[in-house]
Amino acid sequence: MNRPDLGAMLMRLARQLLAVEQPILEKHDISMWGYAVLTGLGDGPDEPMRTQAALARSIGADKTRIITTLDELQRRGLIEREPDPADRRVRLLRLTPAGRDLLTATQTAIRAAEETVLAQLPPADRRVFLQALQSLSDAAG
Amino acid sequence: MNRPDLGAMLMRLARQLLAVEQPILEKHDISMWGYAVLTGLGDGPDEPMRTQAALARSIGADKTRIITTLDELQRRGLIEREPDPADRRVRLLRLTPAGRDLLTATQTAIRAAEETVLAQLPPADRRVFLQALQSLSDAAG
DNA sequence: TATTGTTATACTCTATAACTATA
DNA sequence: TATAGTTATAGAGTATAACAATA
Repeated sequence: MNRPDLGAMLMRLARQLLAVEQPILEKHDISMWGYAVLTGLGDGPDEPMRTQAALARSIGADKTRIITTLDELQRRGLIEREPDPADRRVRLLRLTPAGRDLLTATQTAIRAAEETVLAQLPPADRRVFLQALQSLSDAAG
Repeated sequence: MNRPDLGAMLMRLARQLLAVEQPILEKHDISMWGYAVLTGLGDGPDEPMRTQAALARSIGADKTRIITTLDELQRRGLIEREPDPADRRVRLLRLTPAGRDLLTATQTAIRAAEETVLAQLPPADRRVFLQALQSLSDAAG
């Protein structure tokens, strides 16, 4: 079995994915971190996320790194962000309907672009690949 | 099929791999870019690589980004780097025996670390996963 | 004039630490 | 005193452009 290093192959493919997604994000007028935040807020149950630090951790970012992103998403009416009455240090975060709409539209376009990359795999291999990747990615969390 | 975005899963797994490999690289006293360069020079046929720009492209780097790396690898006697007599603008690049030894030792350790990550996959899935990843990664080149 | 390699510079991204407000 | 959020600053990493040498 002679193959490139696992890390090298992952980096290469991830880089291509980023390049493919970049124009889609621009077209939907959202940054990569902005999209990551919308995804992080949209994925879970319908309850608001309870702290910015938890959101940052869930998307693999530093808590200081997402603040300007949150500022802008809030300014554009895509998220709500209000102090928790029970502990006013905490900010409750949730998508607005507009934020949900933007997330859905963007994610649909991104999934379609992923299809063009995955299309070269035979359906059976593709199923195993995605399942294995998700399992490894979950374990990496 | 409800799963995270392909790009998000790849980034997450790649980040874990980098974290796992970092201590190994330090132990072998080589930087990530240094290791990438050694790998790029060691992979192909035995002939020297003909330009630094070609090497940079093959490992996904900018030609200006690898120069300090090449400087250090040469200073440490891990690579040879000499003007091509036929076109003195060009630098012929190749591993020295010491560079080959370091590459082999480091790669062996990195492969072993990858095993611990891949071990959670059933052997059949693992085989398909690696094959599919290599195919996608090659196509991304 | 075109190409390879190099250097310099500016820019972005990221990490760290200090600060505020609440508890 | 401890925690959530914010701001400021310094450092690393990266991209761009200008330059030197050779063709």
